[in-house]
This record gives sequence, C-alpha cells and structure tokens, in this order.
Amino acid sequence: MSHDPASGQNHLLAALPDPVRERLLPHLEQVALPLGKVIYEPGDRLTHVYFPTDAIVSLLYVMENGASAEICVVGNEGLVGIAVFMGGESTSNRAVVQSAGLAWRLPGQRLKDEFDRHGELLLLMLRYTQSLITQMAQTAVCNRHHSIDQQLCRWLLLSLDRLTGNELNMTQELIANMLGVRREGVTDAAGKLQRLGVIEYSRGHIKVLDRPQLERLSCECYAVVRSETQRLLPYLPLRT
Amino acid sequence: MSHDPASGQNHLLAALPDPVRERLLPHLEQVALPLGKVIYEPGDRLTHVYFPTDAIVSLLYVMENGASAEICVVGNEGLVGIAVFMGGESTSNRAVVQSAGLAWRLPGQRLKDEFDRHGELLLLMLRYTQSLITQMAQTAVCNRHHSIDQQLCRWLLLSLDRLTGNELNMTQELIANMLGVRREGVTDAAGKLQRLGVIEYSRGHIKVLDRPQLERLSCECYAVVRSETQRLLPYLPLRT
DNA sequence: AGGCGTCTGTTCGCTAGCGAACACAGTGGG
DNA sequence: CCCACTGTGTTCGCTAGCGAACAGACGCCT
Repeated sequence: MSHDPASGQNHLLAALPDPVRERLLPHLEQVALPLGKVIYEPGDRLTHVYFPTDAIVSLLYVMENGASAEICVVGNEGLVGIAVFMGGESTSNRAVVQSAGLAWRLPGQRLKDEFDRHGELLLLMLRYTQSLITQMAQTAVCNRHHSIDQQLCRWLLLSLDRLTGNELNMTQELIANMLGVRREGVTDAAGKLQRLGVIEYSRGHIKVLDRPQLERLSCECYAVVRSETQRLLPYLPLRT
Repeated sequence: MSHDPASGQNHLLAALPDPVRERLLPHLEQVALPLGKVIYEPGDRLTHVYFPTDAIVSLLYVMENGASAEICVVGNEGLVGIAVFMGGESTSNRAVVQSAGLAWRLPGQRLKDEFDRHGELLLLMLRYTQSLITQMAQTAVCNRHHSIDQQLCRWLLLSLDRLTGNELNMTQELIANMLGVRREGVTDAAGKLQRLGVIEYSRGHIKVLDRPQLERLSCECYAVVRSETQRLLPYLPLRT
C-alpha cells in the first residue's frame, strides 16, 4: 500500500490484496477528469468504473425542472459506478466531476469477472457501498433539518477530506448546485465563514484556514459519515 | 412462487429459486411486529434479518436533538437488515415498525452462509440493495425541493404499495415524525387532500379514495423510485 | 353516563430560504 | 489596455414551514 502521490493513489484499490490488484492492473487506465465532465447520465448503461485519485466526483439527481441536489461524493476513498456490480447496470443519478483530476478507469466487465471470484474484492466493494449508503442517508437528513450554513461546512469538510492541501477550487454557484440551494444562500454562508476567519474566498478559490472551527460549525452529519466510514473502511487514511 | 396470501408472502423470498428458498425455510420463523417496535438501534449488531409480509418498517435517522427523518421504507418487497450481508453488521439508522404485521425472521448467519454460496441470493440481495439506494437518494432530493403536500402524497403512495387494501392506520403525528416535519404541517396537507376528496381521514385511520389523483399530486420522486424498483426487481407485483 | 386521553384543527408571530434584479470587481482575451 | 465575462455581494418582497399554545372532538374505559 504505497503512498506515493505521483503514482496516483486510490485507497480502495490500495486496500486490495496484492494478487487481486495485480489481476486488475493490466486493465486499469489512467484518465483525466476535467471539471464538469459528466461521467454518466441517468439510465446510461455503465461500461466502466472509475477510481478517482485526485479528482472528486459528485453523484447528483437532476429534477424535471432542472434543479439538482447532490446525493453523495466520491473521491480517492471510493469508486464511481457501483451499479456495475450491484446488478442494475445504471442508476437514476448523474455523475459529475466536481473537482478536476485523475482517475483509474476499469472496464466494468473486468470488475465483474473479479467480483465473480467472490474474494476480497466483493467484500470490500460491499463495505464501500454501505459507507456510501450512510452518506446518502445522512444527506437526506441534512437536507431536511440543517441550515445552509451548517450544510456548507459539512460540504467543505467532505471535499477537503478528498483533496490534498487545504484549498479547493469551486465557485459559489457550483456549490449551490450541489447543495440544491440558491447561489445567494451560499454567498451568505460563505461570507459568514470568511468574517469568522474560517475560510478565505476569492473567485472560485477557497482556502480553509481553521478546520477545527469548521467542524464545530458543521452539523453532526459530517461526523456521523466520517466515523461510520472509518468503521467500515478502517484502511482509509484519516485527515484532521 | 406461490401467491397464497394466508401463507404470508414476501416477494424477495418468493423470487428465490426453489432450492435456495428450501435451504432457508427451516430457519425462517414467523414473528409479529407490533406498531412502534424498534427492530434495531444505530450501532446494534444485527443478529437477524426480517422479511416483512404485511408489516411495514421504516429506517429512520434520529438526530442528537431527537428530531427524526425517514430514510427509506421496507415492506413485503424487501428485507430489513442489509448491513448483515453488506459487511458492516450495523448501521447508523434505527428500524421502526410503521405498520403492524408479520414478518419472517432469519438468523443473520444463515443468510451469510447462503450468501457465501454466491448464487442467486447474492445477486438478488444486491439488486434489492440498489433499489433501496434509489429510494434513499430520492428521499434526499425530496427533502430538499418538495413541499410537505407533495411529500405526503409520495409517502402515502409508498405505504399503500406495501399494504393490501386502500386503508392505512397512521396518525398525523407519526407521519410527521417520518417526514421529519411538524404535525401541524401534516394536518394542513392532509386537510387539503381530504377537501379534494382524495383521502378520508379520521383519528389515525386513512382511506385512500382516489389513487390516480394522489399520484398526480405527488412529486416526481414516487414515480422515479417506483420505475427504478420495477426495473431492478421485475418480479415484484405492481399495484395501481 | 361520565371522564380522560388521544387525535385533529386552528391560531399567532417568526425566520430561513426563495426568486428576481442589479451593482461591482477581478481577470483573461483580443 | 480595454472590454466582456464571470464570480461575488446586496437588496426587496414573498412564502413555506417552524415553535408554541390552545380548543374541540372522538372513542375507549370504567
């Protein structure tokens, strides 16, 4: 389990026993995921799964009227395309690149082949899926009960956990789409955080200055997802 | 795949190939699930899974301050306790009986044993899990964007699909807990539906008079979940 | 029959978030 | 170097939903 950043690390891949990973390796192809790229649309038959290394992908649902809401986030701790092995082949969500970067791409069939060997890969994928489920459930709760202020904190922390460094490139407009709220609401919330000295904001560039404070201002949802993910996937490095 | 109602039908069990079901049968025990019974609490190590026949179980998250929100619903189309085979053994949700009835109970270990044979059961469970995921994702969206009126319609339809007949026993207080809103909000919404002649309400007893109208008044979320479930689990009978 | 507890309906003021509109400031391309 | 565009800040009125408090109504139990 090397932590060489240059090699592009995905922790799910890294957690596989060597023989399994070596079987997959020849079929892994590194691809660039530019900001805004749609990896799949609702109903698309998935041909590949993606293991992000330094990219972040959001799964979001787009309503008939065009409004959207993020369901969950995937970074180097996971993979995009669980429908491939869950059996549905497609989902009702859209997967969009939220932060540009690289990912390992694997043909769905290769994953299924390995899946059918019923080894460590299956167990790992299922556990990962359960952690995704936790994230979705918590998103539902958060959408119901928490203020935009709190949700912004949660969202920043989720993103931060999937990046190196303490900066993220993300306009308020984009964040608003993810959270499913108005851009003005995000401007408000971000303004408050900036005045508190928790973040520094400037034209699509956010620097987090005080992570502990951010965690305090966030709703409980972040901590729930984090600790549950940690429980399910203990091999994941934990940022603080 | 008998449809004898007296025998207590769970469609997930019914969809299993005969040999698989016959292996499970000796370990299935019919249990009564009274209204309000808590099947498991967050963090509980699950010992059994439950296949409801005429009971309905809600998975809901209870926040630190006691407020709650429903994550998804399970009736005779599914099972309670996916964490058993997903590998986490527990979840961060609570499972509560929303409508009293019977269920088949199976020791978790028996399910895992069968799971490890990597046959039809595994595939079916994964597909069912994906349909649950769809429901959760849609709940998140719905919580963000739709009015209590619309959500009540969605919720009534989800419950109706899991019951026989067109009546449900459910106080407004209870519904409010599920939706994560105030009881007064539900009173309002239910009052409107009653004035429209869509439902008849009286002290915890609801009769649905005009299902098509209910579907029209509901947000798109119900239809999305329904059609996706149908796609993933085509053996399920479809109510109209 | 009486009484009590549960369920439903209604009120009031309040706030968060919405929709629309507009002003201003960086920034990058011609 | 200037212009156009993109990103951010701010305003106004409006509505949905909240919190609290209370009134009636039904039904069960004694």
